[in-house]
Amino acid sequence: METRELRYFVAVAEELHFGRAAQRLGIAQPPLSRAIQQLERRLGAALLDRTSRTVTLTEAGSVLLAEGRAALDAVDAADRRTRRAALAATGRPGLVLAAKAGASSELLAKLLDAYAAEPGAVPVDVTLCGPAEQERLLREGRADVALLHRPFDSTAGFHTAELSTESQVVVLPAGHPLTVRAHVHMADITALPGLPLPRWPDPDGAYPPGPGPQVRDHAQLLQLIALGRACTLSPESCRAQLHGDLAAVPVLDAPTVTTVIAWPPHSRSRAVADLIRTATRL
Amino acid sequence: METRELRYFVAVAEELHFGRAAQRLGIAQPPLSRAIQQLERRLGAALLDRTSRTVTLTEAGSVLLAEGRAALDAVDAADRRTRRAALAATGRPGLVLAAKAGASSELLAKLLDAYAAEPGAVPVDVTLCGPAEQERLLREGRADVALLHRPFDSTAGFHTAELSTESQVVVLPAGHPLTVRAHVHMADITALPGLPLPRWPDPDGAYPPGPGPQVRDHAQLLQLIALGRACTLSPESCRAQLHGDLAAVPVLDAPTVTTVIAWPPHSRSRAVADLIRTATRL
DNA sequence: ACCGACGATACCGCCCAGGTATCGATCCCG
DNA sequence: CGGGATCGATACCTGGGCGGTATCGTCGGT
Repeated sequence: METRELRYFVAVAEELHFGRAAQRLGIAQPPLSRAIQQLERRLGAALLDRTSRTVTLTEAGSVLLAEGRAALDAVDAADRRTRRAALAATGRPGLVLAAKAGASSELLAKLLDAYAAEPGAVPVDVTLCGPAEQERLLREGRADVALLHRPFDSTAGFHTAELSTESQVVVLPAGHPLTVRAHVHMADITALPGLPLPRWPDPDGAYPPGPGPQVRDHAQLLQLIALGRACTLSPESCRAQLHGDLAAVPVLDAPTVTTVIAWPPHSRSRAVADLIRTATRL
Repeated sequence: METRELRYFVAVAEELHFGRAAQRLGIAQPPLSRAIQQLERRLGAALLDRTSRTVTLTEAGSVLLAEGRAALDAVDAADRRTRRAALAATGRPGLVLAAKAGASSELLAKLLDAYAAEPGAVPVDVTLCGPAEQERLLREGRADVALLHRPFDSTAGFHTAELSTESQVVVLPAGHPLTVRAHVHMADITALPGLPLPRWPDPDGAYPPGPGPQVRDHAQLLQLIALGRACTLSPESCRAQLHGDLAAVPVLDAPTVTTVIAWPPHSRSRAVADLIRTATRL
């Protein structure tokens, strides 16, 4: 199976429309039809049910869509990492580390300092990104290593090492009645009148339905909380970043958050190994 | 990057010889040389250092070898799983479960029974395989789900759920002096005179150097132990399979073994989900 | 019943993968 | 030190397959 065929199939499976898929791929529709037919013949499996009006995925088609996306990701990652390795041999760019913006910043700072002090350390580019985006960056080969937060981020497909665990606090507007409490429980905050939990975008950029304001980043969320329009659960360490009009109260029965450092399996690179060793020794 | 190019590069990188690689690929040498050159040009990176006598990998080349193998595995897995999904839609074969031969057999039996009793259960093919082989089967798409044993098997790249943990025992010939002890420590068995720990083959089939007999499967190992030529650490549950001329003694400070059920991420299949749910409820 | 939308088919041209022949460089051996 | 052997690169040719245009067959909608 060639990656070209896979890309073609994924495009059609996503669009469920040969014409649009062909347009997206920058080719004409007939070659696309033929390529899919050939792929089906070679696999000995019908991937799409097509009438002259609609295209739908068969069971085998959905399997190939999921598996094919993963395979294409792996191929693209191989491409990018190879290019980066070639650059690293000649020029500047060292490691790329992906971290969620506004999370674990002290840990991140300590890690970068400690690694920079190592003999043979290479420059580290830090890519701050939105929630759950690190996973994609790592999978696609745009980053060499990432800081993830269990149980929020999925660590499937990566090697990981635990760095720290912390409990969670609820972040509230300063002066909110609950802020006088020494601690609260989940039940106290799930149904706070007028202070819903926010909605984060899906990996594909869409927002889940439900109440609560839509937010894209931490700064936006903190501002909403300060305005008294939301509250949120956050790892304890976020307290360092709260300013005057926000308050945090420990939530006793919230799940603890584990910060892990994750990297793709197959890392032959000494730099990645050094960084991870440094991280686990912190 | 096309899979054809990747396969070509991996062949050359493994053989470090264009002629042999071309032979292995079933093509002539000149097209292979050209394909590699074109790949290097497109990546903008030298992958191989070649004199007219020797071929060696560059830094970028080793990265592409590791990443490319993984990517090719992913593509092949997509191929196999799609074919299997197509068959499943029409004919017999249901799920394929990979398990280490001779390990966790009671747990496996319980799992299969419990799953078979579920509504909508499909037939399960059990593939018994050598140590550490389940990982490969799962990665290559030859199996849908596997039973792995931490910390021996790597679970990188898979989703996992813990099924059970057990402590380890040392398996000795019946009548060995140590068998009268209620328990032993690691120090007691690492240097047993005349009873070395066996050597298992690497994933590539080679044996690590060192003392100890080379073994390929459990039956062979148990026979060697009965003959007084080896001893081994094993999860407690192996006791059920020991016959008269073998004895087991708990090892207090051996690492505990966790049996986990593992499956590839992206499993859209209801059958896999059902099996896993059944397993975690055991 | 006609028109429009959409996927399939027919046919054509060109690019590129693969083959053969050969070259150039390097190592080995006498 | 020179000749042969080994091995990768180059030159040149051929054919298959990919992509393009034109068109058909089949549905739905009005």
